[in-house]
This record gives sequence, C-alpha cells and structure tokens, in this order.
Amino acid sequence: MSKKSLPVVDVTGPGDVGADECCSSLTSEPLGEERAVELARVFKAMGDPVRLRLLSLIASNQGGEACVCELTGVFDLSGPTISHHLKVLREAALITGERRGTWVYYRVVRERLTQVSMLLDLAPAT
Amino acid sequence: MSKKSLPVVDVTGPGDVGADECCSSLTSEPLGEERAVELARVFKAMGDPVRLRLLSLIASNQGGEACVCELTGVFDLSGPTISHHLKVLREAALITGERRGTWVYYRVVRERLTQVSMLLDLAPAT
DNA sequence: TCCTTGTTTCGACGGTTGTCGATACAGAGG
DNA sequence: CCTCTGTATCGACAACCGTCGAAACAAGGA
Repeated sequence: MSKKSLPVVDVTGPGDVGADECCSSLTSEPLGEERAVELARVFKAMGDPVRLRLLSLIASNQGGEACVCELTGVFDLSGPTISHHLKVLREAALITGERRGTWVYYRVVRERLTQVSMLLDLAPAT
Repeated sequence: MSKKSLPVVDVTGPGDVGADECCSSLTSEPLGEERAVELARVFKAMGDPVRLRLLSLIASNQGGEACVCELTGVFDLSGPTISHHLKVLREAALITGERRGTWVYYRVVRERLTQVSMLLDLAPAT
C-alpha cells in the first residue's frame, strides 16, 4: 500500500530481539522458548558464509562502515543477492544502513555482537 | 557398507571446523572464504530455537551433561527430531555424546563456545 | 532366546532459503 | 524534464531444512 520513502532505515524486522535481557549465559539456566526464538534469529543470520564475510568486511573497514558498492565487487554474486543478505543482517539488528547521497553505507551494531559474545562466554565449570 | 558399532561417538561431520586459528576477530581483517564457511556451519547449527535450548539444557544441567531421555520430554517433538538436532550440534562440534549402558549422555564442548565468543568480542572502535 | 525400552537412521513431506533476472525506486546531473 | 547509476523489491526456481512415522540398532532383563 503506502510506499516508504526510506527503505533502508525502516526497521523491517520485529525490531529489537530481546536486547534488554542481556546478561544471562547459556549455562546459567535452561533458556526459555521465546528467548531461544529471538536468539536463533540472530545466529541464523550469521549462519551463512556470505553474510559472515559481509559482516566482517563492514566491521573491519576504514571508519567501521562500508558502502554497498564496495561490497558487491568482492563476491561472485548478483547485486540483488548481496542486497538480500544485507537485509537479513539488518533485520537481525546486526547492522544498520544509512543513505548518504547516492550511496548507502552500512555499519555493524557493536552492542549486538557484544551481547551475543557474552551469552556464549561460559562461566568456569561447576 | 560397514556398520559402525558406536554411532554416537563417530565424528560424523567434517571434524574440526578450523579450531586452530582461534584468535582472529571479525573486526581485525575481512575473514577469508574458507574460514567463513567453517564458522557459518557453527552459527547455522545454533540458528534454531530447539537446538539453542538443547545446548542450554545440556550446559546448565547438573554435572554439565544430560541424558537424551531428559531432553526429549522437554519439547513437543518426536524422538527422531530431537536426535536429528543433537546430530547437527554434534557435527558442529558443539557437543559430544557418550553411551553409558542404556542411555546416551551429551555434554557441551566448552572451548568451542569460548572460541566463538572470542570471535565476536570486538576490540574497541578505531 | 525373546521382549522391552532408549536412541539412531531412513524415507518422505511441506516450508524455508539462496540465487537469479526483471523491475522499481532514489538521487545526481544533464 | 529526462537519463544514468546505485540500491532495493518482486517473482520464480532449485536446493536445503525441520518434522514425522516406520524401521533398525543397542543394551538390559525375563
């Protein structure tokens, strides 16, 4: 129906995937179903080689951001495919995109990765 | 052809998914294609709510291990399905299984989770 | 030996995902 | 206005994935 004028900025997905409950580890307690669904979305987004490389390319690039035009050339894939992968990462809140003039720049959401990292950071064995 | 007598212990998957190159972060350098494929396997294994809960159930259980019989009851899923998910986690080297008498016990591979956690642990922004 | 219970494998089914080409949208510059 | 380039969406297709029931395998007990 209504067309959005800022297709990049829109929070296409379900938005924040439970960012509040930040400090529970996998080992502390059995991980409820809802939270598991939220987390699985993030891991699934990272479960593709191309998306993992995109994430790394953006994160390691000068200034912590990268233009889409810099990313498409790296892979032997079509433009739409790269755009699709970026959308998946966006919907998992792992990256954010911003249009500046002609080009669109993406940067990683650092808190997101930190959050996941902490989840996997196991306390010493009981 | 030849049937294996210990179906649980066999390293069904491609084995170690690049466990040696442990200390590179996502942000340090662009992440080569091969390594991306290896890591994607691990994240894909964690990209399912059921598998995530299985991982958490095993990790948080008494003694750091859990019997399959304790896991099947938790979910509204058939036995074969649970077994399938455990196999995926096993092939990603996230858990290991051991048969003791009638029952099979699984435990998490802690170094594996630590390894992934370190990968996502970003250095402070440039 | 046969039976029973726990676990895995097999074969099949529907739903999801990665990929593409075609198309539409956004902005810059004639 | 029109055109050109960069990016996103759409529609379709094959491949993959989660699930099940049926069947096979493993170990223990009658």
